[in-house]
Amino acid sequence: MESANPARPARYIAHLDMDAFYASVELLRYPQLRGRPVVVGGRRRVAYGESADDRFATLRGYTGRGVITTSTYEARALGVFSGMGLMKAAKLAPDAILLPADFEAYRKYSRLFKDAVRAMAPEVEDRGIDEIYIDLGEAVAASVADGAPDSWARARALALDIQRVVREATGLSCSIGITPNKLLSKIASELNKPGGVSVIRPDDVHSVVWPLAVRKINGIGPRANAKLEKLGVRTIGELAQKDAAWLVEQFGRSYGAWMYRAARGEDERPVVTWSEPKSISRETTFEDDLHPVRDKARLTAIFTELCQRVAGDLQRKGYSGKTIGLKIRYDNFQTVTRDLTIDIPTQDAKTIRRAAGECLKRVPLDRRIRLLGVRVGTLSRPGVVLETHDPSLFE
DNA sequence: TCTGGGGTCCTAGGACCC
DNA sequence: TCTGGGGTCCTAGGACCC
Repeated sequence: MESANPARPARYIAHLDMDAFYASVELLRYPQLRGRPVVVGGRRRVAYGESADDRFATLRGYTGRGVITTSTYEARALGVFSGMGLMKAAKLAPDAILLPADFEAYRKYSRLFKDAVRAMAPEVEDRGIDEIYIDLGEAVAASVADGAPDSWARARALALDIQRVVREATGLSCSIGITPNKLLSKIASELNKPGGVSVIRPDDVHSVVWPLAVRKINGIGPRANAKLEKLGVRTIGELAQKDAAWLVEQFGRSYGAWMYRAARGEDERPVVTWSEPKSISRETTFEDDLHPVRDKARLTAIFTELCQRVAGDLQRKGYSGKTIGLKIRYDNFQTVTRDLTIDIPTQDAKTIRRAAGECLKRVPLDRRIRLLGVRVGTLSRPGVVLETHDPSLFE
């Protein structure tokens, strides 16, 4: 499968995924837990079962809300994965060690591994705390002098170098996929976890990618997967057999057309090294559902605190926003949102609180509430004069 | 055994303006 | 009094991702 446009140079895009990131950071701190099933999740220390060695809590007898954010490979072998409720996980793996999340530590190691990679290859796109894309085009071109016969072999050698510098900087392992684009690299990095490097050359798409489940495509989630399954489409290869018009009929103009291209491994998105944030939010799920009338005082206090925390985030990061949003999840998990656009962008807690309070008046309060959230969008940087395109100003 | 918290992007309808 | 089409903003919800 050669590039459709011969004028476009070949691309070498890497996707780097840290292995069981949060859990691996915890194992640096508690090396005695290596080899044992460990999960990270839940909230601040609450009373649950102590382990036999009396040092670490186990999942046994865990009650309360919360999900697993990361599990070690030993825990995954017991059927315990990220996103799973902790109470369910406790049934499957009662003796697994449960550690509370320490985001400050994870952010620190995130910075360490990203800085180490950037020192080698500066074209890095952030995809969250434990993932990046890297455009290796320059680095591959620069190593031509090495005299390596095949550019993909050079790319693979670069991936091994990146794994080494990440390990030296953090003590952690990662998996890397290298292909001509982000879509395929994201798939590739998962093929040899943990600690692997996988290369998919353009000609390998049929043999390597098509046998995989459609769910492996980043962008096909649980809903689209279920619908595809009902339509008799299980693998990416089967998806590639469907014609574009049919997919558009089933999934809409934009999504259907995207699926058609994704199944063929086509993706021209560039590696984007920086982008402005679109919104900043804070939300919290209560330990027990709160009643809008009986628990009004507590709800009000939490509501105000969320506004203060969002305002603090805005101020720290240097943004103001003019769309103030409220999010409520009821005890039946139904979620509603309301928002209100104000005239002047703000980063002030009281202003946010007032606007969010207006939003609150527009939501039904006839059920218990499970989650409350506050969001500020349509961000700008205060003090930065925005360019105007109003032609009347120049006539 | 119900499902965290922080995000992005897309769709769709209505208001409003030209 | 009625009828257009296009563009942009606002709002609500939902899919998806890490």
